[in-house]
Amino acid sequence: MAVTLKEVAQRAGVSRSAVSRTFTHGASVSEKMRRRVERAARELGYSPNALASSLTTGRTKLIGLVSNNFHNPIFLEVFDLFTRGLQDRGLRPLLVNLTNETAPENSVRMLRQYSVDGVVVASSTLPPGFSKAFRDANVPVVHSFGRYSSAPQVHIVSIDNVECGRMVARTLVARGYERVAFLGGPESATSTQDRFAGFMSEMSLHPQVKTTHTFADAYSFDAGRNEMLRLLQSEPAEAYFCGDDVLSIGALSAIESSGLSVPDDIGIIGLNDMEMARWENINLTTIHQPIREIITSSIELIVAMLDEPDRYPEARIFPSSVVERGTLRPLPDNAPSTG
Amino acid sequence: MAVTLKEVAQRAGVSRSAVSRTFTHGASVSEKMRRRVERAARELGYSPNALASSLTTGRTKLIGLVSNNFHNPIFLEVFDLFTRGLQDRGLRPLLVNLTNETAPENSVRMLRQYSVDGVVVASSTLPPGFSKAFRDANVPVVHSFGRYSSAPQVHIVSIDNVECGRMVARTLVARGYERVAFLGGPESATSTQDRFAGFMSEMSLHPQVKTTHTFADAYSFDAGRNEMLRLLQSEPAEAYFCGDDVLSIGALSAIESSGLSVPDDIGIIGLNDMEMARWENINLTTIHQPIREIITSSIELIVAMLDEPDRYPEARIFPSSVVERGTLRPLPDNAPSTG
DNA sequence: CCAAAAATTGCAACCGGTTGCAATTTTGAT
DNA sequence: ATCAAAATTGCAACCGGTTGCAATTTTTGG
Repeated sequence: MAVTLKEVAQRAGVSRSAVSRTFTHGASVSEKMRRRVERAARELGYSPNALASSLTTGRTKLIGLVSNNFHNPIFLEVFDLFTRGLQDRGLRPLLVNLTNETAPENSVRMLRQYSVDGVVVASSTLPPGFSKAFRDANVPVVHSFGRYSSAPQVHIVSIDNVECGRMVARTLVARGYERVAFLGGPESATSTQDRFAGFMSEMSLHPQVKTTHTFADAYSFDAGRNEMLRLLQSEPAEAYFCGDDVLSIGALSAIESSGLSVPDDIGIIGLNDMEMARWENINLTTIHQPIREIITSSIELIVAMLDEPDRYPEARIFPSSVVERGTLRPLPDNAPSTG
Repeated sequence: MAVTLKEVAQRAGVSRSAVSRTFTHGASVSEKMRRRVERAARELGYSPNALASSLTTGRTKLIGLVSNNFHNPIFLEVFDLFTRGLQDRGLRPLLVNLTNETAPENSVRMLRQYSVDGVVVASSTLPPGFSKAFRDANVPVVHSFGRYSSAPQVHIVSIDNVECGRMVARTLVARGYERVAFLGGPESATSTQDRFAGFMSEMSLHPQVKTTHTFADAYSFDAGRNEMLRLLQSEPAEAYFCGDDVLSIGALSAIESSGLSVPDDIGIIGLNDMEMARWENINLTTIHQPIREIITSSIELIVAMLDEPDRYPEARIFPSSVVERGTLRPLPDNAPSTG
């Protein structure tokens, strides 16, 4: 169906190698030959078959983009940035949706069958073993938004979720809250575990502040709303650290429909700083996660691994910061406001 | 690096064809041979190279998933459904982000180089010529969420945006609004054009109702909010048909921060019925677009085209319907409520 | 038990490219 | 003009599979 190299060679009256070489960067071809071949190619509408060439070169320029997070709006931005970043470098994202998938082997096998040059795992709700499965299969892998580890087995590009938890704790304490709570995402997510651990460890330095915790089923609006509705039935805390912005928005909705007001009755702080957090009618105080930087760095890393597959695994951790908006009470007068 | 068919053949002491056949569905192999080969394959950890086989079979099972819509949260759901639907049928989505891309040829060339079996174009903001470029290049294409046409040049799976516009017009008239307006998305989007045309044509049957219109820069929260803020400075209409839910939410935010209330002072109706529209603190009256059905049908269609590439182009149009929530005044007493 | 039909297997060519090597041509310095 | 070095080109083998065909083996039916 499609025009092949052979036909171009015939038309131009040259060998197949000559045609191949004009389309291979850095190969030895004279100007005259190049023009001749290019003309024939143009006339025939030829463009080389990337898959056939991958057979000998061993490079497909295919990158597996693996995620199980197709419900948190922040991941639309993640996919946007990843796909554009990869495309800009001539790489092609093969998207793998891991939702409901428990066996990493299947995805690993599939991606190997397609000879992907590398894999980016973008999710915080997958166990670290998942990305390791790719490494074990000897395919270069970067785990973006994964769990920080001081002895990483695969490349990690992420934030320090433990530190985020601490940061929130300090923020709430500084504002004088005396009963605070953690409203986390699914307890199985490493991000939830780490944020929780950091939060609790910092709060333990302030024993006068009563600290409680609870977990929602998912990082979703409904989960946040339902959990908060439940909490409002007994004695709620003064401020909640929600494990994620979507959870926060669900919680806000529950509070408002109970006739209470934010931040006067209850304070909320989220995590992610998704686009929506800026929206006037949400205006969520939250922790900014530097998505753009994480993704840029992840792409640089996977590109580097193409040339150096056995590169020693590293963890790249980007700093997060509090974004003051309207869902926490302001700092008391004796402290300088950061808003 | 990876184990090849040849090595398996050697280990099993059989011909390469025998190995190939045990991994090819429907090929002729005896039970004995199969077991022998499978054992060797297992011991070596072999799995066939999908790209190499595509060379002879002419099938890659790769499907280009092309979109330029990476900012509207509804598209996260679209990607989720598409990727899972394709995976379930053994197809692999090669994601192409067309944001800022004006020349279709580039994407067409790229996807042909990777020998995709078909292409799904998922967007309402691309000109019809874009999907036609794939057809012209002889690659099976389905345009999901594209413009309805009675003489389609490519397969379309979509809603009837003109009819949606009419439906909204009837809805607003039935509720007794006397000054209504269309607050559209980008004027260049065919979906905007069609919704606008339908809305205006139906409104022209009710000359006593004052009808105006305006367009936002994008299908985004900020665009909707800014446009509505501008509108509020002169005399606003009683009800707005926003071209999309995200625009609606932006408009809602503008109205609320101006101290006006919805639906008492101003009514809003959106289009899409995205997940967020259901959220308690948004509770948007909107037109439901049957995304799930559109995607299922698109996948069925592209699968059918794999066997029948020259299938005659058809348009599959799914019905939309009004979802009553809280942003329009109720129907007057003399009409039955649908809410 | 035998012949004919059906099933199985291997050979070798092919899919659409790439690349090492040797032959040929061009270049450049004398 | 001469010759060595450098650049260009084609041949042929190869990448990892598939498949038509013919040879061989097994099955079936009488």
